[in-house]
Amino acid sequence: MQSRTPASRTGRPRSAAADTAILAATREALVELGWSKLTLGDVATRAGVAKTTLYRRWAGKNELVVDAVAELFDELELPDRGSLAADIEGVVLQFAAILARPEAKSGLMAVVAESTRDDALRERIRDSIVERQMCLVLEGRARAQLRGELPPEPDPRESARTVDLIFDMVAGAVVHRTLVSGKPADEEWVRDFTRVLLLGLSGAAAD
Amino acid sequence: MQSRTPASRTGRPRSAAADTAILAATREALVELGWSKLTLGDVATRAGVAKTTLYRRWAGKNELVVDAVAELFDELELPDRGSLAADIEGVVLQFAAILARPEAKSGLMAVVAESTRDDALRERIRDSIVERQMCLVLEGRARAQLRGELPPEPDPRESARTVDLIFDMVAGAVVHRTLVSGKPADEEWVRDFTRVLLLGLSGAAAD
DNA sequence: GAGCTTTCGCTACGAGTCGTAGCGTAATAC
DNA sequence: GTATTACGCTACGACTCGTAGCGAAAGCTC
Repeated sequence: MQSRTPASRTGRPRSAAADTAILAATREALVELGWSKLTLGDVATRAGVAKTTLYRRWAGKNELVVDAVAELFDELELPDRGSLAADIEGVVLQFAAILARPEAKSGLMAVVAESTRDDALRERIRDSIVERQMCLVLEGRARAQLRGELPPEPDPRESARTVDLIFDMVAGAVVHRTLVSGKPADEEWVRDFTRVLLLGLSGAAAD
Repeated sequence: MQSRTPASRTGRPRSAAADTAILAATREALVELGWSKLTLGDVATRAGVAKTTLYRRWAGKNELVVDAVAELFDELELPDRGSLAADIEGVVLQFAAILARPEAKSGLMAVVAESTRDDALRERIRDSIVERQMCLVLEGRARAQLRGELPPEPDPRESARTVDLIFDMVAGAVVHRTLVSGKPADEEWVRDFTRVLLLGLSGAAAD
């Protein structure tokens, strides 16, 4: 997860329990202290490991928090709810529930801010968080096309553009609602949002 | 701006030049160092003022960066471009141009992350940044209703809900596109986005 | 078991930043 | 002139950082 295993077959293996303890301690510290006041020494104490162990596994605070927050998004799923509208509403509510947690709020935005000046960090975020969400968009779209709710797009370039647009609109709206506006993305809001988005998409696909 | 002037009529007044120098130095440091490596001592040196002067005016790094970033959004305007679509495209492009600057990217997201654990900071961000953008949404909507492009909404509660939704969709999509996806919100993207949004809004208002 | 390899916990360290206090000086209002 | 406030400067203890070195522990191979 955090560092490549360079084919080290011999020697004492790294404690997997330490990994989970460290990541859980990181989330706990994020809740209590927030990003700026979180220190690696404190995380090590909470996890019951030595500070040096942390530095042996992660390059720094950024990488550690990315991994700790990424685990929160593992629970994202997209079960078939029968219609595109229901699928969107379901996954948006899941996404909103994750973002409602304090460790996600402060942690996620902070690492995104740092990633604007660190290409490696940006790539790490993309691989462990963004990519997974993008797959959900692709899955939901393919499902809707099978149902006939969305027309098939033959041009791969335009298709990619549409997927990117949908992704930014969905994830961006939920994030902005939760973090900037500071209001809950509850069922009422999600219903309104899904309605506008679907009408826009079907209308744009009409011509 | 940063601290209330408690009716202090006598004594040496605060240097206004120092204010602008400090805020400019803060943005410069944001570009070169990013949020996490930015130190108040460094900003003071760049601005040519003593470190103590900084602490006399701002409570800390968060408040300073909010003020420094807020000035970037002063240039947001909403000239009448003749149609709702043109108005939206214009202001979104302006917004995207601001967010493309490195000082806005790293600074804005960082203070938003911090604001999740600091109510006073959240209020400060709302007053100096978010509120101004919200006014643009209201202005554009009123103009579109005069043109007949959007129906008037009599119910004030539902009207407020719609405005909030539009605001989160517009600002959220641009921010997510620029900062998370890491792709430019160029004219092509803005055109696609505006099309979907407008179709969704007019469709949602139809019934 | 013996021996090798890697990880772990612990301690200590210099370097850097924080936010504040104290002082003398500069600039304005009355 | 005098009062009042802001300013620049220095110094300070407290804290965090990231690293180095050490002995002990845990696993693999033979």
